[in-house]
Amino acid sequence: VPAHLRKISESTVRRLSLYLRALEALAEEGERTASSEELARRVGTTAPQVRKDLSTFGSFGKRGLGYPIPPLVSRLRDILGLSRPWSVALIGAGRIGSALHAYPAFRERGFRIIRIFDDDPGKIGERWGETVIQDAADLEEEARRAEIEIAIVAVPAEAAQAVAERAARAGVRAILNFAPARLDLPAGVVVNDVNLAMELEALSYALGSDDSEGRAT
Amino acid sequence: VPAHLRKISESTVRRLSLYLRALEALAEEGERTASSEELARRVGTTAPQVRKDLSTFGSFGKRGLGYPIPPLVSRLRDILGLSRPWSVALIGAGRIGSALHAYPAFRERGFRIIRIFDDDPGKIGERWGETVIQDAADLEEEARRAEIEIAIVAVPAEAAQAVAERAARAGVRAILNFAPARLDLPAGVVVNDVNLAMELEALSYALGSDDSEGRAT
DNA sequence: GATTGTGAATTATTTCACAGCT
DNA sequence: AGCTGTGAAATAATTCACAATC
Repeated sequence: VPAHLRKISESTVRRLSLYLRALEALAEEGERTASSEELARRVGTTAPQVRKDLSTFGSFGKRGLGYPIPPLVSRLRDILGLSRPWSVALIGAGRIGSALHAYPAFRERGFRIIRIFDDDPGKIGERWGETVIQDAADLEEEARRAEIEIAIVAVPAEAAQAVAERAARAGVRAILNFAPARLDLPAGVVVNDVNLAMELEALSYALGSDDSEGRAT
Repeated sequence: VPAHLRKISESTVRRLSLYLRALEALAEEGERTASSEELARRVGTTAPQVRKDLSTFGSFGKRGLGYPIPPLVSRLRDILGLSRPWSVALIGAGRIGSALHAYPAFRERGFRIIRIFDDDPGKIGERWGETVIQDAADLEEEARRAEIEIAIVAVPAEAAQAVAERAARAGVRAILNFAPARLDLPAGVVVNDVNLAMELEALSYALGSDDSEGRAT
């Protein structure tokens, strides 16, 4: 098996995303090269971890010098699927939807929110930037027509399964789910859950149990 | 070492949070008891995983019957530190801040956002629910006075490190960080990063590399 | 008969250590 | 001299299998 075709684990992929951000920042600062040590520091991991991660898809570094930033950035973009834009629909035009729609990092990375759906008659027809909020009843037809590839689900938990199913029927192949609900979808549809309450609970757990010892993280 | 005092891993804690949500839903549906099988199905894991997780802090199930919901719910709340309210400050009153402030699951779980800070003079003084937005310049003093325990950082990346440091100096012991920046803080301050761009990139990675094979997740 | 609790086996991930380039 | 690439070792997480219990 050629080294650069080995399976990349979930956690490695997440770190690649962090490396990419760090490398872009370094490039901005005028650096041409970055060591695994420097990357590790910026991303909060260890140097061997960085080298292992980067070596899973080929050898890019120059020994004695470090990693040349521009080619590594473009390789990471390729691997992460960022070398072409994605057509994204936002389902749910509430507060979370609004925050996501305005989130600069999305468009910078090529995630183009070209459709917005909601079922609130008071919101349908409203314009957000370039996009007009459409009736969620038309989701399936409209998402198919617009060739939406990724849907962001930002609706209440009760509505999430239904809208996700309709997105899937419209050909959507990946869903970023902010609803605190498990989505049950046909194989082939990738789901990534973001559970904000869980993130806070991880903190209250850490605070609650640190009476005994002084460790962080 | 007594079984219920073993270290609980990061990923187990995150699953506990999911079990809790699932159990609350089951209780709502009138169930008194839940099997590891049922919990696994609702949370998207396996039955042995559920049993392993739940057994790390004592034996709660009844063999042949499953887990009695009410005591398990209250035990999970205890472990996750949800049996008492937490004083939370929101730093950054932009769109993400606004979404988080209105997020029902936070208050339901006892995370009380009792201070809001921003540095935009146009926003300072504005009232959000019970809370008035305060000048971020007063963060340190005000957070200390209000005995804030957890801070939610929802400011641009450039400002994140500075506000986090001030929060830490004010006695804040945990930070939920939405800024795409690494926070470097004194040991003892727990940081949990939520990186929304990374979550989308995990999806574009999955879509990009699935040409070859039909696996999901 | 159903379902938990858990040691043992397996699999995955991280860390180490050092040979090999530049 | 400095820093990568990577097998090997160590650690962690998950899955299995089945005795124990209700």
